[in-house]
Amino acid sequence: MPIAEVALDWFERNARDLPWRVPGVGAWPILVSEVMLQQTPVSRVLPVWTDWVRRWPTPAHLAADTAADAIRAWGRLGYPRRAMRLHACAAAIVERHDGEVPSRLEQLLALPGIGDYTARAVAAFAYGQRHPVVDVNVRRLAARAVSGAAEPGPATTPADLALVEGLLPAEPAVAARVSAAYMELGAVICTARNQNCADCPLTSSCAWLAAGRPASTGPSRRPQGYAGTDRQVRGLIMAELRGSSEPVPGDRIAVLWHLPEQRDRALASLLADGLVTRSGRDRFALAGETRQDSVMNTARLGD
DNA sequence: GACCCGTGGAC
DNA sequence: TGTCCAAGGGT
Repeated sequence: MPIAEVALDWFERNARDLPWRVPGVGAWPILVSEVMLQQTPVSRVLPVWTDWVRRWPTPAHLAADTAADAIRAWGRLGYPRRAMRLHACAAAIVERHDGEVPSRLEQLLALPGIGDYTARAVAAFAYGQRHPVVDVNVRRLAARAVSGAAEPGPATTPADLALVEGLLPAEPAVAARVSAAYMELGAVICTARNQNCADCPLTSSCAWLAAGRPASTGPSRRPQGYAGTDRQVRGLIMAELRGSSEPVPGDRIAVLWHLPEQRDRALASLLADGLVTRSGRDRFALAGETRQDSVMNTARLGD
């Protein structure tokens, strides 16, 4: 039996009950879920996604509010640039596509914050198109079940896309469902830490299992690190600004970190990223918070 | 391709 | 406790 059929059968009986998978959910809520799920676990996305789609049920609703609203509602999901880009994405959809999430891959790819994975995911899951949807879960599953390697390569390659494309059935809507099944298997069964082969439906054909579950051969990727990095300092500053409805004076930011040079560098990078704006001489706020920002944004969008 | 970008939970 | 990891994207 083809791997697609086995995975789909397993998925129909074991899929997690996730709200963005409910039939009839629109392309916009699906797009929002995909962006939130970039590098962020499902359990943390669930409550934020629910708030977002209730508050901003369409791109036009989000575009009508400020980037600061989006960043604040993002809460502690992490990588707040995603919130800023999602806000810009909504504005771009309103401008370029009359408020409707586009369905073509190239149109999706041209939107802020939408890369190769997310474009394919939206085209497949929201519009039922036949595209290989290749995230790290799918690459890991393919590496093991098909290639017999313990771990996937460090980045998605054209070869990965071609390999997964060959694992999809012909019918587009079914192919999309199969992609969801592959992702689910990688997320729940064939994970990075564990290989729950006892619960895996693919054991009879798994190349890695057949080879005796050989250890990883490639170089181990270097650890991320966080404590003491600029990212931590940026996070502290963003948390302070999220928690304040008024612009925050510089001295309140100064006390957040003990190394002035690093603190200034973090603040400067937030300003450069457009996440933070300076208001007055020495006060700071989330970008889009102040009237001036709104005027600037309007001007920028208009040109 | 290398590097940067948050946050919290599991082990 | 520290390490690893989580549906990537942009530069």
